Amino acid sequence: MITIEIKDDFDLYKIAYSGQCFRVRELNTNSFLFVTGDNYVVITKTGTSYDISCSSKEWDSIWSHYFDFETSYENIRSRISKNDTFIKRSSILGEGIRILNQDKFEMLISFIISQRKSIPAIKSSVEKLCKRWGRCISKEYDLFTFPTPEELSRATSDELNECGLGYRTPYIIEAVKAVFTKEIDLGSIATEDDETLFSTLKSFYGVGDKVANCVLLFGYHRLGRAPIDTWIAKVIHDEYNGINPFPQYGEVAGVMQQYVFYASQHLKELDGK
DNA sequence: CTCCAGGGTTTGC
DNA sequence: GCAAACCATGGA
Repeated sequence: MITIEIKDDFDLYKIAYSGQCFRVRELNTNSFLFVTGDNYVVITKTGTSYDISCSSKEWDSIWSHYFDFETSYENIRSRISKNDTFIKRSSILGEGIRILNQDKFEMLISFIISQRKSIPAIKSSVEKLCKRWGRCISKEYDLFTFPTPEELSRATSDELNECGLGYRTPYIIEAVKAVFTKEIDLGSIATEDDETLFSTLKSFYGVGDKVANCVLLFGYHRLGRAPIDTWIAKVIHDEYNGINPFPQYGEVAGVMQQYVFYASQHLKELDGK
């Protein structure tokens, strides 16, 4: 257990409810549990500092990168022009959000599942996958790893359907097969530039523009990618007269997109900003 | 009960 | 090239 101070933007609640991670748990108002790989951590806000459940060594080697502390989000927010009132207001409401560095395979599978599902439904399906094919890493929290490609390759179509995947089941089966056989190596394609990687990810059956961009943003940390889903499309239509405002933010467009996505789900709070 | 969800593929023009 | 139909299921 360690205690740390955090200077840059960091809001546990907003990160947990920004729709980028489906396995985070809110233990109570000031305490959240995050999982990645074989590791989990409980972070508790205590006044101006944070209690961290892991060792200093683990924080430095895993979690500091997971929470993207190499990047200054305060600096990114400062790039927003005053004229862009909607994104400006969204960033004020969403201040504290960071783009996490999450596992590539987990992002691919999770966002294939995400299509036409509500966030609670996505969380439910992902949780079932972990419980059924992952490994237990905490009895106290009944916590499991996200299954590896090998572990998921043993799942049958019927078993996957029991996790509520519906018509996405064949998408998952094909994606797992392609990754497990290394027909597409999620690690080695990380060297590809944004557009090449975008096109590579779209070659998965069941992956289109939106899911590919989510995997780019959350799995490959390509902060310039701004996925357009139903919520963002509505904002572009209602607030920007149909003209996509995100490309003008270049390599931080994805961060702006996260502010807007968070804000679009908290519109009542946005009215007061 | 009805409606819709962090879309993508297939089909028809 | 585009628009429309179709997709399974759970949560609200």
